[in-house]
Amino acid sequence: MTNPHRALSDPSGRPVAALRRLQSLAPLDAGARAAVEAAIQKAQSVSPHSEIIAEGETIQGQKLIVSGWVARVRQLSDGRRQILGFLLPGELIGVCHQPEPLAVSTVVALSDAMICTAPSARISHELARAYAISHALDEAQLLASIMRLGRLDAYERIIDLLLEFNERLALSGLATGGNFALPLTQEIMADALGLTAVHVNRMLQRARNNGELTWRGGQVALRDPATLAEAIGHQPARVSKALG
Amino acid sequence: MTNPHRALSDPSGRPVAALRRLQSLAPLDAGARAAVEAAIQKAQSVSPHSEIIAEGETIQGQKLIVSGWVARVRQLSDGRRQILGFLLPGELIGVCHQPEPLAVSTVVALSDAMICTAPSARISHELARAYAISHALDEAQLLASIMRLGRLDAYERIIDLLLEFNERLALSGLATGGNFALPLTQEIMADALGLTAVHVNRMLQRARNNGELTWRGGQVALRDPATLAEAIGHQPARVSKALG
DNA sequence: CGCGGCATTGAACATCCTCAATCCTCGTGG
DNA sequence: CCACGAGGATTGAGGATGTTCAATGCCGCG
Repeated sequence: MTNPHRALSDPSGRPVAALRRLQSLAPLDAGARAAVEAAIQKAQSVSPHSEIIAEGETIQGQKLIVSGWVARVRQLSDGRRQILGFLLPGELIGVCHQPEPLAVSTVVALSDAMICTAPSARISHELARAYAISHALDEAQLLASIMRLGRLDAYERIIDLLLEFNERLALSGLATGGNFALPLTQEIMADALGLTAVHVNRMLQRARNNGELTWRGGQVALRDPATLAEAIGHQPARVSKALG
Repeated sequence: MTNPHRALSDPSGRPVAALRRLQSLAPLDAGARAAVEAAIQKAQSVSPHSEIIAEGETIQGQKLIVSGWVARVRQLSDGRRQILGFLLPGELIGVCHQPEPLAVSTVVALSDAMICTAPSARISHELARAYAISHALDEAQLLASIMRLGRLDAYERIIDLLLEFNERLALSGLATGGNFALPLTQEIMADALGLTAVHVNRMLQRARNNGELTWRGGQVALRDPATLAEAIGHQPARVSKALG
C-alpha cells in the first residue's frame, strides 16, 4: 500500500507549498496540520480557463489553492478584461464572515491547478490566525494593485508585480532568491496591469536589456530583488508585527 | 437642558446618516441602535488634512465615520499620491479579525469630519451582520477601483466613481435621485482616479456638455444615473441576496 | 512538415501629461 | 462696499506614454 502522505511531500520530503504557506503565516498545531493535509488529499483538479466561481453566485464555502495559478477576473461587455488579482498555492478564496454571501468576482484557473475545500477555521486557534493573516495579506495586495494601476508607469508596474509574486511565492517556498516559475502569458500580465500585451512585451525587453531580470520558458529570475524594489519604491506588504 | 438625542437627528427628526447606513445594511435591534447612538455622541471632530491613522502603526480599534469625507492614501517618495479609497458616513475603518494588526494605509480627513469608536460587534448579532456586510462592500469597492483604474478610460472613470458615490451615499440617505454633496477638489478626484487634475477637469467639462451631470458649489447632480451606468457598463456592488 | 499559440517588431495614432498662464470665487480686511 | 489674496478651476500648446493594427518570428507538438 502507498504511503498516505506521499501526495503531501515533494521529492525531498518537505510538505507541499500550500501547507508550507499556511505554516509560515502562523505555526500550526498538529490538529490543524492534519486537517489541512486531509483536505489537500481530496483536492480537485481544474484545467486552465475553467471557471471555479462565477460572479454573482452564492458562495458555498472557503477554498484553498493547493497548486497552480488562479485569477479573479472581471469583464466588460465590450471585451475589455481586468484581472483583479491572482491566487497562488496556499491562498484562500471566498473568505467571508457573512451568511449567504455573493461572489464579487469570477475566479478562473490560469494553469492546471488543484483546489480543495479549506478546513474550518474552528479547528484551531492557530488555523484561524493563519486564515486571518492570509485575509489581511489579501487586502494589502488589493491596495497594492490600486497603487500600481493608479500611479506607476508601465515599466514600474511590471517590476512591481513580479516583486510581489516573488514575495508571495517565497512564503510557500516556491520562490527563492528571486527565482520562480511564472506560468503566465504576456497577455495575462497585461490584463492584470491595465496594459496591452504589446506594451508589456516592450517593457519586458527593456527590463531584460537593463539586466534586471530574465524570463524564459516560464522561469523568472529577478537579478536583485532588493535593489529593484528600492528603485521603484516597492514595499512588501506588512500586516502583522509577527511577520517579517 | 438640551435634548441628549439632538445630535442624532437631522432637523426632520430622522437619525443621522451613519446610523441610517448601518440600519440599511442590516436591521438593528434596540440594543445595537442604542450602542451606536452612544458611540456617535462621543465622536471626535477632525479637520481636513489631519491623519487619522498612519500606515504601519498598530491598529487600536475599529472606527466609524459619523460625518464628513475621509480617504485611505498612499504616497510614493517622489510625491506621487494615490487615494486607495474613500470612507463615507456610516462606513468603518480598521475592520480586522487579527490580533496586533498593522494599518496597511494612511487615513486622512478630506473635509471636516466626525469619527467615533465603533461599538463592538459582540453587542448583537444584528450589528455583527451589519459590520460584515459593510466589510464585504468595502472589498467590492476595492475590486471596483481596480477595474476602474485598469480598464476604464478617463471619462468612464469619472462617471463610474460618481455613480459609486451616488450608490454609497444613498445607503445613508445622503444621496437621492443622483443628487449629493461632493466636498472634493478635482485634484483629489484625480488622485483617486490615477489621472491629473487638468485631465479630470477636461473630462468633467465633456460630461457637462454631454448633459450628463452638473457639479457646482460642491453639489453634484447626475442627470440619469441608470442610463449613465448602462452607458459605461457600471454595475453596483452586490454582496448579499438581502440587499438591493 | 505544418499548425497553433505566443512573442516580437514597426508605423501611425490616441490619450493623457506637463508646464504655465489666466480666470473664478469667495472670504477677509480696509 | 470694494480691493486683495488664496485656492481652485480652466485653458492652451507641445510632448510623452501607451495603443492599434498588422505583419513576422519562434517553438513545441501532432
